[in-house]
Amino acid sequence: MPELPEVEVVRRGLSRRLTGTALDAVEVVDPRILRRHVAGPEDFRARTAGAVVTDVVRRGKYLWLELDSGEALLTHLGMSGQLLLQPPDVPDERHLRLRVALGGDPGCELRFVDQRIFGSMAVTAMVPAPDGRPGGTGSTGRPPAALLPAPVAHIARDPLDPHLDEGLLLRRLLVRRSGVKRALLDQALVSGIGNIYADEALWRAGVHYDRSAAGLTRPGALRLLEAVRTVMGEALAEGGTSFDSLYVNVNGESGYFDRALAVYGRAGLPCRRCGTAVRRDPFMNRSSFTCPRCQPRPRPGSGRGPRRAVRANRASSG
DNA sequence: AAGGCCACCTGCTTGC
DNA sequence: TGCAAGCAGGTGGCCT
Repeated sequence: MPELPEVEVVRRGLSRRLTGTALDAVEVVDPRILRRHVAGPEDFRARTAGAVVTDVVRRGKYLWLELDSGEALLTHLGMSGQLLLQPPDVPDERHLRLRVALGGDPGCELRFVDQRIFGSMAVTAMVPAPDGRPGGTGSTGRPPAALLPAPVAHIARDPLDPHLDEGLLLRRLLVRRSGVKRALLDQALVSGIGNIYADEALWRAGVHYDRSAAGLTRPGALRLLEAVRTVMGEALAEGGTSFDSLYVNVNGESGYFDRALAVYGRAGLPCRRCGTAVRRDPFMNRSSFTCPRCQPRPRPGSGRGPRRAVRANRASSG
């Protein structure tokens, strides 16, 4: 469910309250939420008990609490995960999976609520970031350590990360022969983009999802990356996208960006630019939404000519 | 390398 | 009214 803007809203909410706070008793309501903590719930409790949160950091859709033990409490929200800060006397949510009491504050606890349980929590070791730069987006004012939770080591930087190497990303994107949306969704190429913002950015850039990434021009790819940044920045300013109660911030409040969506979830409704009916296509076991006029489908075999020749020359000479 | 398909889960909506 | 199928913000594995 949540993509980068939604996770960043959650990160900011947690950071305000948790930085400098010790974690206290953990109640594992449903152990399936810890399936990625392979050592089991007892070990999870032991590693979190008494640990002080030194920063709350995000890369793409991954979020972690840096702990003074040197480990990280890593979270992914999956499709339906929520992290809530609640007074303990609020009744348990229907899909409450895990509860963490906070040291020195009987008035607030951290709850992980997740309907579908695609989300998870784990305590993990920190490893050096492959590029040696700060691992993600934090809040302390000083840069986060140049470290990453081990399971995040393969995740690329996201479009809002000041340490993103844009030249490198464009070079890698422009040699991909896969469809451009498939590339945008590849978290090892660029992270944080999911089905909503991929479709919205492609619409803004006037690019069909099935165009070959390698068929883009460099300025075209740059425009697409700028469209991703713009749509994510606007969504962040609106508190994220919620079209139902499954996405909320740490206080349980919805974001408003769904009102600004141009194509996502709008099959049959008029394109906000030209009025043509928005089209829904099956894509990777889910859906893609496009304006057929603003984002014409590529002709079969188009968009790979000159670059394919360049690649072939390179391949034959090295 | 790239793409197709599936699994992991629950719950809501749609169609017969 | 019931029941089945389809759909949902993600990730990752296995197979071609």
